[in-house]
Amino acid sequence: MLELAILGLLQESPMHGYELRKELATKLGAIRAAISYGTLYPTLRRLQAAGWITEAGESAPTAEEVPPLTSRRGRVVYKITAEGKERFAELLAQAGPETFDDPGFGVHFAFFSRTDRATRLRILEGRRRRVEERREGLRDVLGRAAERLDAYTLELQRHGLDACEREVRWLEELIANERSGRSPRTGDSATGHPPPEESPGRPS
Amino acid sequence: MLELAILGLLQESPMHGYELRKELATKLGAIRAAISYGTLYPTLRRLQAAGWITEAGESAPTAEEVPPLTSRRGRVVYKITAEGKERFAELLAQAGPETFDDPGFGVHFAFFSRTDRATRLRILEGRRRRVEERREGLRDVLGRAAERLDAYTLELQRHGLDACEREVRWLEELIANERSGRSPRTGDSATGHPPPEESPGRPS
DNA sequence: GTGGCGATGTATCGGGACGATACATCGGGG
DNA sequence: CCCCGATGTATCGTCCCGATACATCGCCAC
Repeated sequence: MLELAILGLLQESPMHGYELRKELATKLGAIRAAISYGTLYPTLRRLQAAGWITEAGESAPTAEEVPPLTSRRGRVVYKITAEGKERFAELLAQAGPETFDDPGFGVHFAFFSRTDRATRLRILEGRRRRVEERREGLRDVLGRAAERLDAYTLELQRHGLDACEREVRWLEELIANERSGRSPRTGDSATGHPPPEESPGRPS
Repeated sequence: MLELAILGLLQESPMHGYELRKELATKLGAIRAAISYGTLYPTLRRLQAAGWITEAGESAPTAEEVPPLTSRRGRVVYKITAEGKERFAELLAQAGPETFDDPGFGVHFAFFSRTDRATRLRILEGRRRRVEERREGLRDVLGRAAERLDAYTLELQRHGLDACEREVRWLEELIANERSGRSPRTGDSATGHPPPEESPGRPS
């Protein structure tokens, strides 16, 4: 999940842990608050062990000149490897998880500018299916088990149902935009665009 | 987190694991999909070890008549203990977690009919504060770092921001209702209610 | 000038929750 | 008669989290 995110960010430029966490927070701010160090550092080690990333000694190029008494622990800069790029592409291509709550969809979406249109559509439709399923489940409960539940629980279900309906509409709009070859966020604030651009900006 | 949920459900009536999972799914359907058995059974054992719940042998009252060759493993019914009820009240009273993503708020909210008004207000306002913080963070990113991000990432942030604004409004409404002593979900769909009822239904 | 303090930076630990998997019973339909 | 889906309990490896510890650096107040 954040294996994908780390690989994606390191694809743009080499970084050290602290920096990575900050970039992660702005890139995925809509998905999760901020990645914990208790997650980040073990994951970095795991990725390094798998060969997807390597340490790129940046500061202090002459290692011996550092006074050994203080056991100076400088920043560790990581960069992605060729195998890491392959792995990233592989993770990008495969569909998100089957569960609703999993933030995997959001991470995938955040890297959509690096994904081909067919995969984008597949992932968007998969997400829509899962949200629709949850929506139906909530409607069932509100319809059939309403009298067994108290006012607060019902209110919670209504709010959840509302969020589901809203997300489905959002996804519908995105899917429609994909199908007609537009970038996201075209078609509301201005309704008479000529075909604006092909596939949103490729950075790096 | 689901320690609270399990205690709350067993407070209503004794249940076995499978049943508990189903009830959990309808009660918390708006929060999380369905609790995993890999979570449920260890948690039940943990609660039992702590003394909050006990096994209540329900079916097969004469244990010896069961053929021992098949090592019959019947359903295990759990019931809450007196200490468990105390623990439940303690968990109910303390505010939810400080992080935004944590589903703890939803679980608390689902048991609001067992919480006094002061605690309800405290928890609702705490949640509002955290959602507002996240909202501000997203606004900052959309304002300051917009040009560094691609179209899809920006769209994700906008959707997240929208969800935050919507939840804040929802919370405002709930808080206003609490302050004026109404149940939730009064004040839209019908605007001329006489003071309907005091504190929503106490089940069980 | 020095002393604290917040930002930067790396790291570990225990625990909670997950999906996958295994296995057993039971009722009903092909 | 047999298989299949619902019911039911349970474990395992893995991911991710919050709390915590510790070290360095620049800056501002006293």
